[in-house]
Amino acid sequence: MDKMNNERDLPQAEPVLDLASRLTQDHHQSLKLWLRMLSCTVKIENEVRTRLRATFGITLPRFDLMAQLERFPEGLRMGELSRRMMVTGGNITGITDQLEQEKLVLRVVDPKDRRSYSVKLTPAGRRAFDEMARVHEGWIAELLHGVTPDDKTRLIDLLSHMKQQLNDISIKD
Amino acid sequence: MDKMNNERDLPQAEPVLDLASRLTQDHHQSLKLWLRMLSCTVKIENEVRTRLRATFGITLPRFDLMAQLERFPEGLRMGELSRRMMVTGGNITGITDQLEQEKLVLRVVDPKDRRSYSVKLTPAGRRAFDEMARVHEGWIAELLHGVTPDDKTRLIDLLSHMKQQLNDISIKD
DNA sequence: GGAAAATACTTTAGGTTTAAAGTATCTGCT
DNA sequence: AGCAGATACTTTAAACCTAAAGTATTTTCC
Repeated sequence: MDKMNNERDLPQAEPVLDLASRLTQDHHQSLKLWLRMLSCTVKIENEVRTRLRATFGITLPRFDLMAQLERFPEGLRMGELSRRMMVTGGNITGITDQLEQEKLVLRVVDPKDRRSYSVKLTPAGRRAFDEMARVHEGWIAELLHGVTPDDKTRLIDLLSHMKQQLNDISIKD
Repeated sequence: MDKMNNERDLPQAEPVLDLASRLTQDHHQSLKLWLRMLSCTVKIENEVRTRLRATFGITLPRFDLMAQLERFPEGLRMGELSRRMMVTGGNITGITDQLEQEKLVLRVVDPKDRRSYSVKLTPAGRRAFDEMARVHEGWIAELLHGVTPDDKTRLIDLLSHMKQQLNDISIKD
């Protein structure tokens, strides 16, 4: 009986240690992955920001807001822009103000809800964006030229899954 | 002869069209990858920023600067910090000012070069950072919990390669 | 040695960003 | 009807961030 207990207990000691070590190992792996991804993102973002300014005299956030509007000819509400761009509402107010002053977007009041309104691209805004988007897409392709199409496919799959998991977490809040 | 020419030319027409279509397809794929990665990065960054503020009353850039210093007990120069954090020098000046005021870092003059100096963590800064880093690593692991260890390994490999390729591009500037 | 160029950091102006508080409007409930 | 809470957006204060210009120091090159 004692012998049997010993034989049962000893193997159990291993998994306990192993679990703890696997845990810290996963922590380090996660951190490494995060820093790697952050580094790539910042690098591309900086390059795009610089080129947008140099080539079109526009800032990255303004370009991003216009990019959101481009897919919605009927316009988007401020809250929807805030959610999609993952920035605060106050921020959207500021960027929209700037773009409106440049006559690139328009605030359209909603007769149904006087608290709200839609933001739309003006014809000039749409023309300007189409040109910028074309060039922008070329830049991204250029910057990612060193990644093979197969690796791109793999990355898209893996990151889509990560994005889904991240969304699931925030629902729990 | 004419026949042979026809037979030679016709197959050539295909690759030309195919090349162009492969090109725009790669453009779209690159853009999709970029947007996917950006989305994941912003999501994690926002979560970490909020938690750092709520838990430790510190901003993300200050935490990031301290994280750079942690690995260099002898300190880092401003230019080195700027390069590592991929932000402008003026930005580093501001963040360092704030951290110095909070007595978390220290500017140490370099007798060899009076234009320059090193920034170091103070003992209090190191104590504060060690605690924060431990918790921070746990957050990252928590946020990436939905990604399997194997997928993490794959992502680290793919992103390391991407980072390398991005570095190669900027050398050409 | 000394001027010119390079380097290291700071300052400035303008724009972006957040968190928190504020304003106006709408919805649900009694 | 009318009040309480929710919703949609704006404002405010403080911090971050970039690009460009400025200051001080060092290096290079003659």
